[in-house]
Amino acid sequence: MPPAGHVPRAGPEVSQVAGRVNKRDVVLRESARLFAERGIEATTMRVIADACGIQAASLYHHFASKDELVAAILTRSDAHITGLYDAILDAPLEPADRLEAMIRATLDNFVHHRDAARIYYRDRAYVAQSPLLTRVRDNAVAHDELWDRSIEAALAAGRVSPRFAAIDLRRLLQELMWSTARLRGDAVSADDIVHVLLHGILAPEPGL
Amino acid sequence: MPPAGHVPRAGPEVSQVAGRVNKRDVVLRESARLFAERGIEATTMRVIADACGIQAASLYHHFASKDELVAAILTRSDAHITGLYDAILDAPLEPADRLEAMIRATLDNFVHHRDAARIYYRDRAYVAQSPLLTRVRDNAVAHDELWDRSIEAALAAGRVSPRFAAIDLRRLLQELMWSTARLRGDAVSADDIVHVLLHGILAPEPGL
DNA sequence: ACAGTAGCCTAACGATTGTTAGGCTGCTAG
DNA sequence: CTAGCAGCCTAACAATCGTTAGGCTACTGT
Repeated sequence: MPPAGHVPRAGPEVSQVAGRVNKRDVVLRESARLFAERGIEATTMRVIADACGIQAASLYHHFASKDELVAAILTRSDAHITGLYDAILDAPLEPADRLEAMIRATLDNFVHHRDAARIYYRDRAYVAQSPLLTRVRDNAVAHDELWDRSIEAALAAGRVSPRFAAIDLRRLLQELMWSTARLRGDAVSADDIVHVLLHGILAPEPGL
Repeated sequence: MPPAGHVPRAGPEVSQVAGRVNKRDVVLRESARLFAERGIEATTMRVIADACGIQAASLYHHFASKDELVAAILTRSDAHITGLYDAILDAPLEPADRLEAMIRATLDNFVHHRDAARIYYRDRAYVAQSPLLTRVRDNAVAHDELWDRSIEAALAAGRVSPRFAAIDLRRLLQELMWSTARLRGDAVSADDIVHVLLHGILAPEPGL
């Protein structure tokens, strides 16, 4: 039996310099999927390594710790959604249109960073206490403030049902939106979700 | 220093036979809260024991294992929601009314078993594989079928927007409903949630 | 009065956790 | 050709996990 030591690569692809299959990206993708599905603490480094076809110790050549791996996943997603929100902040939009644009931005983030969104949504207690996620948390606070202002403006303009208090509606809307990150992307379209949030599931009254 | 051995009870309450403070119920409540907040696997038996003011080993006088503790929490909640669904199944309701009744039953379960609902919603992978939860899983399948039939009936009656496929709408509705179990109970009323799901957040058009 | 037991304790078990140490291989820059 | 390093390996570490063993205490029913 040969001393093994190094498993030969399966395909003819060269190292990641050629840009073919960057193992770091594989680790990011597989771990994000597992974290989202089973939870951060329930997903061990060895399970992640198995999914990537390497040994647990080898993960530490790409990320210094499990926390840093989680942070890398969430920071990516945070940068994306922050960019979208910044664009909305600068755009001259009417209250209800701004609200819809923010909903669509949130849902768009699910398309590009679905697993990250699910992790953020699911393991909130972890996110709240990780020292590597202060930036993400600070941005989240800013996002919440933008949501609050936008909802208050839409309420003041009479475009949103007056039965809601602004802050309660923000939390309700966020929970409702974030929960849709758990759906398979091809099942329900963003348009459908926006429609439900704005108009509900019922058909327009026929007899009116 | 006294040999300690047994910490004297704080209050004058007698054992649980008198029904004052049943420690088993305390364990159920505290563990449910912790499981819901941090996840099942992230919540250790020692943390649960701390929250109950006892030692980790003492938990095993009330529950044979961590799995059984989880099962006890979820089985309670399952019995409640199953009873509600059974009543709806027997009631002669029009499609849209039945759908609303099912939404309200689900939300009512959140009031009585909020943490259990959050655990079921959050740790789906765990629920799917626990050998002690076959009964709960079987009931969930039956509930899904009731949902599917009710949605199909409401669709056929033209009471639900035809843009949705029945099964996709069921999954969407479930995610939306379940996500509201994460909200503090006093923030948004069940009526508000029902209103959003049925009619959305927008105010009725003023100029029509 | 006394046996039985519910309910808690301390101490420890083996398994698994995240992580580190140290070495081998094969690519790449000079 | 060769030095260096990226990338992976095996082996092992201390800490923590769920769980068990065994004993003490205080209440119960007879």
